[in-house]
Amino acid sequence: MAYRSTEKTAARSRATRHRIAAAALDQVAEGGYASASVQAVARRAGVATGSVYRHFPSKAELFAEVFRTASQRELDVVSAVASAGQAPATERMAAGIEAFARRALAGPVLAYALIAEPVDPVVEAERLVFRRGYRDVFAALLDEGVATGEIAPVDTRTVAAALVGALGEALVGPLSPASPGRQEALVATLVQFCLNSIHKEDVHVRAHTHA
Amino acid sequence: MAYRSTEKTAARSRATRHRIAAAALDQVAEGGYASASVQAVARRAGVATGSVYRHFPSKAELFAEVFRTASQRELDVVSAVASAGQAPATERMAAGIEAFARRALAGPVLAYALIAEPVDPVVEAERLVFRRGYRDVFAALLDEGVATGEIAPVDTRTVAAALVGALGEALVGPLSPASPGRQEALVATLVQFCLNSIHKEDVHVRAHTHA
DNA sequence: CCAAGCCGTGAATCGTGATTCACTTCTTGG
DNA sequence: CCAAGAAGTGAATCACGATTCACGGCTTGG
Repeated sequence: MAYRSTEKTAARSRATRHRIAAAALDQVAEGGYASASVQAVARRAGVATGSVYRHFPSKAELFAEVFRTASQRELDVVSAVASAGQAPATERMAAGIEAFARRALAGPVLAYALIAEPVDPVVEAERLVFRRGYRDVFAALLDEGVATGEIAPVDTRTVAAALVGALGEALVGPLSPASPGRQEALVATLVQFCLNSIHKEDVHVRAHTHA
Repeated sequence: MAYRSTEKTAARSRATRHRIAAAALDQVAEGGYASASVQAVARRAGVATGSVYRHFPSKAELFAEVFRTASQRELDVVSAVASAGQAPATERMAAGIEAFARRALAGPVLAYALIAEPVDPVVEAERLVFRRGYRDVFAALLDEGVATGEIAPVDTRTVAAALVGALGEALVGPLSPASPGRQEALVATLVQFCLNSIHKEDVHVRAHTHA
């Protein structure tokens, strides 16, 4: 025999793989998924297009992993903020929402890609997992708030989903790179919106029309 | 000379054009945009693929028109419901939201396509117009409510956008074909959620963390 | 230094679905 | 009925980007 993979080669291989993934993330953060062709990623990583396939079975798998990692990082932050301290659920909710909003505004192109940009179905599936993750974090807080009587009983799953949708739309929909001052106002508006929506006492309305 | 287009031929042409557009809408309503290849549309309309191009310059233009028409119909309904009667803005808001939700649940595949499915950029642009349309309808109601003191002053544009996002996510996100009974509950939850979010008195929270 | 065989390369290939176009069929006014 | 030309046809073409692969070049253990 002659060649056997050793720790050194494995490390090199891991490093290259990591470089490719990092390049893919950079590309998405800079120009969105639409700009992230395999060639563009390879160029950015300093390898040939074919080399991408030495480390990932397909473009879909590469980006599934990239999205998974990036989304996990975001979710971890929100999750950590939302479960830190002894404050009432409502307050931790506000903190989580604020963290979500600030991070989205800090990297709008990446946020758009992670939340709303059209992507390959395989990547979309990955995205869904994390969307559910956010929903579940919020739903857990809502359950807690309902249990302690902080907020009125509701279908927490649905409300949490609505909150995720509201944040996503308001943050990545306009895509307007609002000035820092405006961003503060936007964050404040959204936090207030979300808190209102889970108010303790339900708002009453006299009648519903049926369409 | 010999041939001159006449009223009869023009009518026939218009009819075919309409048939193609209708087939395209049917296809989207049945299998989503992803299923709507030009060939599939042509087959459904009973014409050859090439004929589609006699009536529309491109697939993108065809679907831009289809989306425009379908979205306008939806927007008109919500808009009409929201501006009918003398009820306070809040109540008309509830009625509009309810109409939106019911219609989305009645045609989930079409709703998904109109709201969230990945589509061609040209079609996406059309979709954005109507998304703004919904936002503006809600924003106008909010402005009215703020003016009459029904609700607390807010950035109505942003709040309206958040409402649109919340409804979209909660209605087309799960895609779960909830049983009719569940649908009623879902509609009720969403209406309540939206009304809460625009409550007259803001909910207070003691502190914000800064991420 | 050598043979074995992994690693990297990037031009060629492939798959998919929109778009074209040479041809046929239909309408029209004379 | 005829010539002019519009409308309809659908197989062939094209565009585009992912994926492959035959070819060096490098590493490794002996």
